[in-house]
Amino acid sequence: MSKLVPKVPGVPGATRRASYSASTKRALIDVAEGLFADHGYAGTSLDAIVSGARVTKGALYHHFSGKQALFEAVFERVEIESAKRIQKALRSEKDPWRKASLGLRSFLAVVREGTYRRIVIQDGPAVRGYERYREQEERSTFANVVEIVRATLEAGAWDLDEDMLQTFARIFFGAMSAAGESVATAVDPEAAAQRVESAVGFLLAGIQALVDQGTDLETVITGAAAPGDEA
Amino acid sequence: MSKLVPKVPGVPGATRRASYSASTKRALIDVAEGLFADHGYAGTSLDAIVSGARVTKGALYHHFSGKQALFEAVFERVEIESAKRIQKALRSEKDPWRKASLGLRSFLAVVREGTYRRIVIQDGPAVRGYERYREQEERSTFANVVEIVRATLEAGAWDLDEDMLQTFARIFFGAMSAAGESVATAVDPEAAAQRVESAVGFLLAGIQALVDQGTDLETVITGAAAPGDEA
DNA sequence: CGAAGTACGTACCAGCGGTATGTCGGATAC
DNA sequence: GTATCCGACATACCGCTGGTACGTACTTCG
Repeated sequence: MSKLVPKVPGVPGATRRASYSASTKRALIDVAEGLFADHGYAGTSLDAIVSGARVTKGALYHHFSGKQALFEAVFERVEIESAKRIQKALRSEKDPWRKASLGLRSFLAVVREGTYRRIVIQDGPAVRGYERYREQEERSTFANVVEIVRATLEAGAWDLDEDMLQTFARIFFGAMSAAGESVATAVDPEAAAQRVESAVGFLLAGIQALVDQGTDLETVITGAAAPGDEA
Repeated sequence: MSKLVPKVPGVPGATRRASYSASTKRALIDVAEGLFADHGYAGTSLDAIVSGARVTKGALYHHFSGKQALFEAVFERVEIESAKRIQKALRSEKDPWRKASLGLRSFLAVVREGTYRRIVIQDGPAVRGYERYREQEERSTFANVVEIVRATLEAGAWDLDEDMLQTFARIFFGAMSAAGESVATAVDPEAAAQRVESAVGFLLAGIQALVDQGTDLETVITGAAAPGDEA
């Protein structure tokens, strides 16, 4: 692959066709992301997408196997992009507890923008199955949470098994998602975000308190989990 | 059955027509609930519903304004029914901490049955808006969580404002929903449920520890929420 | 230059949610 | 009893949507 015309200036190693192809594919994803974010999956027609991208359904079905496949491409990109943003913010902190707090704040910022909320949190589980939804989350945003939880809990010199760590991460992730939606739809998002940070911070402080006083997991694993235990 | 009078035996004050009407309406909701739970909202056609209920679309559109309205009726019933079950289980306990644990267990039991999971958690937010979703949750399942959180935190002799309490409840509710889904789809649901109970129990124990040592909210509301605070 | 294949455009279809209209039987007034 | 009315459906139909089959022009390669 070389010579004469096929090369494109900016993109080495790519032919014109490949470049054009990539361009239209990207245009489709771009337009779809906007429409999905604004009107939801069901509220967005393929006609609207292809018209927005100034192509036809033939082009769409050449690049994607269908509407759902296009949504998955959009979903994946939004997910990865958001995870990157959060991860980037996390690098500035080293202390695990502060890192957790910072991660929460970054997440709330991402969620408040709407695209992630609508595409990933709201439509994601319904359009894909929960399994596929989870599968993707597992290696992006959720992975960040796992990392933070691991660092935080290991700071307490604990060694809990992987399943338990995943459970903690799931719980925190769910809490953050729900909190994110409530923050985004609150009348005063700033104040709501502040409250969420306080509440989560309080939970973390509680864990830290247990760590400090040397309580370990087995103590509360009785099942009843009643700290004021009588019997 | 009996006479040629309009009255129906079991239902005093109701005419035959009203009785028949209520019956078909209920049949529609029943069938729709099953199909929505099995194949999701988008995967269920009105033809399948009316065929299952042995009526026609005319009947459906006589009772409901459309597919979404029918879904909302199903959603509401599932929601209320589930909330009732949980609330019933809660009556047996008085101690707020044990009540919290018991509530969690009941919730996990409900979620594992699938109908609530699919209709309320998965399709609910996508089909209705988040606003409408929240609106309904606000006065059923979520209300239970609020009540428990209130009782639990008040047991610590705190007086946190209503907004903060709602925030805590949101966080716990989100955590429970996510945990519920992960439990339901786990390879070993029993073990997964156990882990969730342990993890949540641990968080509760953390709160209790803070309460015991007299820490109040303001102490951690600094924003950083870093218990090992240095600066 | 010609063969081949990619990257689309065009035309079309089945199924879906939704609507307009017809119809029949129970309820009601006399 | 019977005339009338109206609620509770059934039937037929429509526009739109996702999806498919097929045609075609432009590139790329030999």
